[in-house]
Amino acid sequence: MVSQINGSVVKAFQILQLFEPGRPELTAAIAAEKLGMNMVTAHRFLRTLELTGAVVAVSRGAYQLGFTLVDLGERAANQTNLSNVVQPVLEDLTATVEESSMASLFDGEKAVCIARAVAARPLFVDVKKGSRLEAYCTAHGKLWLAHLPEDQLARYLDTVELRPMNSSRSITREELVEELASVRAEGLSFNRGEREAEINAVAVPVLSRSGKMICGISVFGATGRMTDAAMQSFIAPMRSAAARVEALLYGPGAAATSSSESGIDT
Amino acid sequence: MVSQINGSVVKAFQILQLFEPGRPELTAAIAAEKLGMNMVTAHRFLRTLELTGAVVAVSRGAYQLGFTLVDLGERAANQTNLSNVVQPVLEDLTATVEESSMASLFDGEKAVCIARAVAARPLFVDVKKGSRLEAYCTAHGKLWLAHLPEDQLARYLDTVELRPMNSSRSITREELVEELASVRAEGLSFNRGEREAEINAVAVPVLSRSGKMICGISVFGATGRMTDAAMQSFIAPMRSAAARVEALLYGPGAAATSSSESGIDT
DNA sequence: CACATCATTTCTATATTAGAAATACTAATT
DNA sequence: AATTAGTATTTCTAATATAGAAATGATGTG
Repeated sequence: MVSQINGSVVKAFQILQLFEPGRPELTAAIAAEKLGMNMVTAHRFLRTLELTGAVVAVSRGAYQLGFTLVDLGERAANQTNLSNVVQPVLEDLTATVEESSMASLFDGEKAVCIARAVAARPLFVDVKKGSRLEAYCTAHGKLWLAHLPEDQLARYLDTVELRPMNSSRSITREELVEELASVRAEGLSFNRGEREAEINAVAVPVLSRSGKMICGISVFGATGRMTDAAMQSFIAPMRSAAARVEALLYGPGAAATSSSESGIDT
Repeated sequence: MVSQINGSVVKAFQILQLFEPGRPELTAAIAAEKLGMNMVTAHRFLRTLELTGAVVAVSRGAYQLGFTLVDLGERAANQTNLSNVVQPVLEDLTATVEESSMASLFDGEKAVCIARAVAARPLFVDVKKGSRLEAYCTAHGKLWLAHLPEDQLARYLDTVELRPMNSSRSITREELVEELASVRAEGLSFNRGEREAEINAVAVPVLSRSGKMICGISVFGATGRMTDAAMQSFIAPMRSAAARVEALLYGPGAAATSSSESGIDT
């Protein structure tokens, strides 16, 4: 045995994971059924979780996720230095594809660079940690826009001015919306000289277990080398880089929330 | 005994609570010392929490909060219908002070009304659920601005135009900043006819365990009745309303994160 | 290089938990 | 309004899972 695992704690988290979108409330009966445990046991777990503040009773026997988890989640988000997590992954990625790479967050308007790895080949791009990239004309930006809730996207489109960043022709709102649909569908976005004439880029998202976009990862370089074929060939290593970041954030044992029967027994 | 409490789960959450601001990483030794448990036990809890994804190992024996908690926190935040939680509290508050009350969130620019209770006395204010109130000239807005991180406040002040909403004279940026400092210090803000000439308001924040502002609660009414003395007398019931909301969000047992020795020792 | 510190494993006694059965609520149906 | 059905909740007890002592392994320091 590697290390004695505390079954109660595991079960407690299994119960918390039952609060999926679409099931805001949980009762002992449902938890017991879903996890194959006795209802008495499920009830006791819910009571214990209530004591810790992880769930809150909303009516007799019905529980909701509690704000203690919101607090913990925020602490986790703040303490996780995403830059540091992503940095080594970017370096490996750049070593593999032999082009520069970077990672981004979104500030509501632009994509913000949080880490980057420069390829051996010199490149004249001024992007560094903290740089804010126009959203509508960058691979990162389009990825973020594609993952935005409808209303927020509409608000963005209402306020942004889609002017061409270089000599290339400007994009219309309709064209952008259409492109974002396919970006969302494929989980992949491109930038073909839209921000800087001589720079192409591909970007993929790092996703949370629930499908929310955590950060973007891109590979970019001179248009001469970053042909469509080259970019296509980068996709696989980029996806695995994204998967590595996800693993670093969530830990090893945390398999996807498959729910249904159970998973761990004894 | 009310209900058998699962000690392991309680301990697991005690460990998670040890990740306070300033302590991003935790080791078995520290957890054991802080909670008065055996190091072996602490180690096993950390391993179990790692399995659930609640913490992630960053180096031998050192753990950080994991992204599973970020996900859970988001679910908790989304599933908690703050409006419904606050509504009954507002109604009680309004019944007590005999003036209208409302609760707000902040969308980055304005205070958004999420619930309200109208007093028996008729009032000609057009605020309803969803209404967005200018921040710099309302009690709610100023409360939110006062709780904003410095950089975000600076950005707000750079973009907003501080024009008077009615015949009253306009406020300067300096005056506003000064007022916000005292709002923050007192956890209390006023609006004396700044948005609508004949309406005064007082607002207090609902805070998270870690001090983050969750929502604002205000009482407002015609200037004739809402004298300074009256508003002062409303503060106590407003504070207790805020405390009630906090209790509803966090549950009963979740005492403030006092840390130090322990708390539960069966 | 040896020591000290801390992480990790092994082993076992015992405290804790899981479940059966009984009891208390609550709500739906007639 | 009364009966019933379906859950929630409590009580009690056996057996399991956990806590801790001691041993071992890793890591970094004087």
